[in-house]
Amino acid sequence: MALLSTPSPARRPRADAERNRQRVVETARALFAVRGDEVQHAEIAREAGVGVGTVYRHFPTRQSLVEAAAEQRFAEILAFARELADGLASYLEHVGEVLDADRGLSAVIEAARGSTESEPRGQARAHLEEAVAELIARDQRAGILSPTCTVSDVYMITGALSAVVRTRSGDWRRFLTIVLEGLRPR
Amino acid sequence: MALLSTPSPARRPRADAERNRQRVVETARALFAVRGDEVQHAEIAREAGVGVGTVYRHFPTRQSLVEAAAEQRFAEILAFARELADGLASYLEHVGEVLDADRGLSAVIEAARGSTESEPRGQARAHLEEAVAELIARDQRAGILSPTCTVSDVYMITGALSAVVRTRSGDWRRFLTIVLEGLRPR
DNA sequence: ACCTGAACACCGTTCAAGT
DNA sequence: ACCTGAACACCGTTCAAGT
Repeated sequence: MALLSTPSPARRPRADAERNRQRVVETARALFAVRGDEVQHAEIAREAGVGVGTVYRHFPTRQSLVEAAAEQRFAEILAFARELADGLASYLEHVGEVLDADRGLSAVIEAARGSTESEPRGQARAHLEEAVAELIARDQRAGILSPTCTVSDVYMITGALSAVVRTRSGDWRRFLTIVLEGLRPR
Repeated sequence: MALLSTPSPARRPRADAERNRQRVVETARALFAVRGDEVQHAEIAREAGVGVGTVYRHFPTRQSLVEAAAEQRFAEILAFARELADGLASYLEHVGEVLDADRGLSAVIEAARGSTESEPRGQARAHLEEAVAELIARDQRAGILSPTCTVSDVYMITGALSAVVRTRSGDWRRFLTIVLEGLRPR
């Protein structure tokens, strides 16, 4: 049976295909950062030096292209969570800064979210969960974070923070102040 | 000079025009509630029993149509804030319930926001500011709300709440719990 | 095996003709 | 003065032909 269909057993892609894929993601990320959701596929293709068809070959849906661009941001946040964050407060502040620095991408992510239901599920995102759980546990042991605080809470707050950064960019630190106050032990 | 251009000194519209306008807004609101941002102008026109051109005559941009639909929701929230809310907590809980009950409209509002910058500025929205200020002052006098809490804070929180309801519908009460805890006096 | 880009489809918007 | 809806424009997506 298996001999017949050969359902693509994860062969390595051709070198030029991989190169094209990279160029498309990087180009998209750069354009999203500057002009947000108004950048169109034709422009990404032109700027990346490939045909539109190539963009669609690698990313059959806009959602998948957006996720690939977002994955890089998750990876950066993950690195911070593991190496530099000295607690939940500093972690969330860093997330706020990253979101604030690239609001174009946030807008694109939000726009792409509407159509499909699924949350983005990349490599970095999966590992982030562990890192955040570690930060929470550490603060709780130190007695500076409520024992009721969960990873789910932090994800929820991150989503809310993203909305605040997008709509009231100047106020996101105030928002974090309130939320962190609400998460203190009592 | 003024004799020449007659810049439409707010004459009353023709009866059928006003009726059409009403029908379009109501139809749009009903369709948005069910299918969110995917409903298209042609469908709204058909369902309302008018031509597409009529939709565009009354609402030159999608944003303006969305605002008209949203205004009704603001009016409802305003009425609650004035008559039924017995404090900020009960007000925000009601907002959460309203947002949760009509997530379709929230999605449409969010989608329309991307293109233009301006916040919606209808009648109800303007009056809401006073009503919220009153709720805040009352709670502060009662000593159950931090003196640092402002109307701006509440608007910010409402925006965040809207995002939480949209993306993690089951968790919005937990979100409010945290935020309200963070707004207690100390 | 992958790439290209012209062709197609879809949908938002306009505007000439009608009442 | 307002309405209608066919025509137009724009842009996302596909796919036949090419390397």
